[in-house]
Amino acid sequence: MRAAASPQPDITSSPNDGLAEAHVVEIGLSAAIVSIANEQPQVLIVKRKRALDALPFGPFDPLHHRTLESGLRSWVRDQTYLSFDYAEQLYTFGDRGRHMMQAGEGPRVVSVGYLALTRANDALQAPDSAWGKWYDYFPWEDWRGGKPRLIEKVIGPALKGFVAGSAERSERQRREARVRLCFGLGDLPWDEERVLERYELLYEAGLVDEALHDGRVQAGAVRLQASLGTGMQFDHRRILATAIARLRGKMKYRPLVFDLMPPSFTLLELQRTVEAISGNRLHKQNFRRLVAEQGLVERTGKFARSNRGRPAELFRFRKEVLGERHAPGLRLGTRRTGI
Amino acid sequence: MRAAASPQPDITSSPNDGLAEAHVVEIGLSAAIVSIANEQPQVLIVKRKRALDALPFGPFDPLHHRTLESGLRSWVRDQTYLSFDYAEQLYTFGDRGRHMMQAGEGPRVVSVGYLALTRANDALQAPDSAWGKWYDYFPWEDWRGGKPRLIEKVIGPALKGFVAGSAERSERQRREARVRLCFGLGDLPWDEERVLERYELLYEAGLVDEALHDGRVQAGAVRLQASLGTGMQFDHRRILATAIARLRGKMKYRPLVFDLMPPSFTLLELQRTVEAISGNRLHKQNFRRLVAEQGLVERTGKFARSNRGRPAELFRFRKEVLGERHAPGLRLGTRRTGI
DNA sequence: TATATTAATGCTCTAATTGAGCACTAACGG
DNA sequence: CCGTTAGTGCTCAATTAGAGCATTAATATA
Repeated sequence: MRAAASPQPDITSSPNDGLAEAHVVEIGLSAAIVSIANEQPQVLIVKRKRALDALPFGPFDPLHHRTLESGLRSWVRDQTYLSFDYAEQLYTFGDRGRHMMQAGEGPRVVSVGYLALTRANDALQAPDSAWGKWYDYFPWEDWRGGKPRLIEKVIGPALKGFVAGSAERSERQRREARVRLCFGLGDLPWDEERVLERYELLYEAGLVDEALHDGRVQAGAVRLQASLGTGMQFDHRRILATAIARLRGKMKYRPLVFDLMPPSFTLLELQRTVEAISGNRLHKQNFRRLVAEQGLVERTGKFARSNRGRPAELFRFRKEVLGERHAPGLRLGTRRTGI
Repeated sequence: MRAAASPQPDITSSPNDGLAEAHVVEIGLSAAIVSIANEQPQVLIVKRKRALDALPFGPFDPLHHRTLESGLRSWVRDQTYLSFDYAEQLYTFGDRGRHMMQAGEGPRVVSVGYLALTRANDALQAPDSAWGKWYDYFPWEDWRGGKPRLIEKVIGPALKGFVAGSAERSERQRREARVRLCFGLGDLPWDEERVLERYELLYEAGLVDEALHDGRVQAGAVRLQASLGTGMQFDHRRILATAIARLRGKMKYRPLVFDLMPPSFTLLELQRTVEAISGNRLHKQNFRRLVAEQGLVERTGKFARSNRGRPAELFRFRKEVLGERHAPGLRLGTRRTGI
């Protein structure tokens, strides 16, 4: 009986026949493939008739692929005719009951989420796929036009109900603090990076579609006329939330944005892209001061053609910074207040 | 042939018999369980006779566990008699050829790495397990006594060889930049968070044991008398590097350290713990100013017993901060220079 | 009672960074 | 020359970060 108590059981050979069988799972790879068009961040969506929006996903084939990422790249290329320079693993979700994809039988599926960036904004080749706007799925995350009405009008009251919905006093306090922190309802500021926490809170409060599908709508939950944002299949909206959060955070200390930009771009376009991702407006002069100081870009000498108004100068990313600075990101500050 | 080109293949039902079989893998959960003793960060190690050090790991059992983390907690409890408050997923490694654990046959194993924190520094109950010091595995990461000699004496020259070992000029330049950035060899500062990048660089340069085991020692690699740091089994040192990097980074904006501290502690103990993790010394006055300003701790009114010298006051973590501030970490600055 | 020892404070000073604002120049189409 | 859009220059206050010097506090023990 030593094996059972041993801290290092051999998990490859099967000591008891049939035991290893029980541990077998499949790995699903899901990708949030992001690009920008018309100052809107968008994500590649798979639409099939009569089904909810889904992220592209496919199985990991251990026989043919050396790494998870190469597996991902391979089937994304095959299926969407899209390629991407940048890919990053987000998280591995293994929750049962979180509406994963088991169709009742077959092995359990564990899903590994990825974030990928591309600048291929042109017409999509693959059938059934389309670009979906981020903020259709997360309307409360776009503050570029000021604080979304939705928050005070719908989310606030509904979450008040969620807080009150608990019988225990201590649990109510915990929920209260969580709501304040997530949505900055009190004196607390809005933290653009808490995308996932906010989504999870709304999920637990039963305010997003997925919660209903998973049968997780509690007694205390307030029913809305319409649920919040467009729902997605499985746990794909959770993966997208993770992707947005990661991109918003990492952009500040790594030059990821440039994987979303065309080879040359104006500084204003760059600023608009950053704003689109972070979901808020920035102070123009300060933004340019920053970009200049950090030496992230260099002039091309060319100019954008303009219908009217002064043509803007075109810049390109200085790839050399990768070997120069330590955290070559666009460390942006808080939201812009005035002009 | 629509199914083959479809962006959303059904990965649960098996369209062609035997195909789903091919996708089957096992999931191994590995944990870097960290604690502090005598100002040394340490990690739980499984030692079996005639085998390399390993992190505790076990299989994920999809039939009995709802989430990956609950699976992890369950077998860690069973096997090591240890529990932990904090656990966080690090990364999912699926590389073939990276000395994973396939014993030649059986399904491929994909390993999910976790970071867990505990304050159980007392004698370990479980057989075969022991605390291993971080910096035995990563001697170049501990700068508390100044820049480790090892870097100039051994690593620098060896990496110079690695850079020169490439035939292509552009590749040499890329390696050069990478070495400078990782080890701060030029004017660049040492970035304590790049633990994983540094390990990966040494791995590619063939300077750590694991590279030999994986048969990855290239032509250009310089052979050392002794390889760098204590080796570990499988890819466990890579997981530990990821854990250290994550802890060093996250500590700055989340109050993780307190999961390593006893219920009450002196401010100096807290500082020493932070220093132990980040691997460098801090300016005492500034550290206390920071902790005070942030309201992370509160006095208990009690004092530590001292053999000689003034007894230090004992503090405890203020749990309330979790609901108050947005990033309640110990945002520390750079390395201390003077006293 | 003095002294070594260890812990904790008080205070200063500079340099850099941030957030915001006002006002102005530049280049183009018509 | 006017509207329009893009880009500059400069200021200003508030805050933070990094470092250092000097001093007080509380204990054990010689």
